[in-house]
Amino acid sequence: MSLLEFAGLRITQPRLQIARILFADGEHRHVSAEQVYGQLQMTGKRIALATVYNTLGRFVDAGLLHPISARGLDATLFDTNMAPHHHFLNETTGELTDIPEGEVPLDLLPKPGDDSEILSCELVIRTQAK
Amino acid sequence: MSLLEFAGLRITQPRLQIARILFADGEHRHVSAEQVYGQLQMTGKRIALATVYNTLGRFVDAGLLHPISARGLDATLFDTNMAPHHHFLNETTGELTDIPEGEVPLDLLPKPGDDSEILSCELVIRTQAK
DNA sequence: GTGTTTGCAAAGTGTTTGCAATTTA
DNA sequence: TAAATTGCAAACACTTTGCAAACAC
Repeated sequence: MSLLEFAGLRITQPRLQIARILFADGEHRHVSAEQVYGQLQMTGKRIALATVYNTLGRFVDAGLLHPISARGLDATLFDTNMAPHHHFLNETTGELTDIPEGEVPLDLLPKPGDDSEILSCELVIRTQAK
Repeated sequence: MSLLEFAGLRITQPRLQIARILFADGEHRHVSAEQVYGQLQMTGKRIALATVYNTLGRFVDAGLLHPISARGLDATLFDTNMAPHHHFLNETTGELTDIPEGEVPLDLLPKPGDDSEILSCELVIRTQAK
């Protein structure tokens, strides 16, 4: 069963091509829509940028990707690492790096009001070149 | 000595009006450029939206405001609370709430690579209505 | 066959910029 | 008066949308 089927997504060429770029080797990536689009073009795949955006959005809905946007990032990055984890954002280079789970001692989160519940928590540590 | 002088900013009408909206009562706020613009208009002050953006940007440079942008926020919010603190972001309402300093047990941050140093760290806890 | 997805271009949104006119110090 | 700031409109960059054609199942 393919990843796409598993995620409940119909198998189409654009989705296959994009999934191949994202999940080919099991490595975790942070990619923007533009980057994916660029890689598709380099390999001769003609897929509209709008389709890349839409496809990535559907991958997010389907739980295959995690969107990250933060001040200092020009565009939304899509993270293939779905495990809860946090990020370093290097302000000098714009580079986003995973912080392995467990390295952030965040075991006791404050409680929101009684009428709401915690969905997720995201820590971004901004760094700069020394 | 006025806040603007203190921040090393030349005193101009637009800056005074905007500072008045932001810092009038010493309360902390999260405001967007549009909101400030709206308040200016309500009180008959004719200041261009672009000027509001530019002015808020200069307030940030001068250390009077802290910009916050996160997925789920349509626009950048400017926080008058310059003390290190974190936020709840209610995904249902879009509302951003301060988490008082000390309520997040974040005393041991992971270290970035040797060639970079930590500038700041920002935690956003996403919540939703129960 | 039928409902979904794509491609494309166009619209949308938040934000920045260029430059002449104005204001500040 | 010299330098900084404003206003305005136009430019910008990222992202979404509308709709007809193509495709998956």
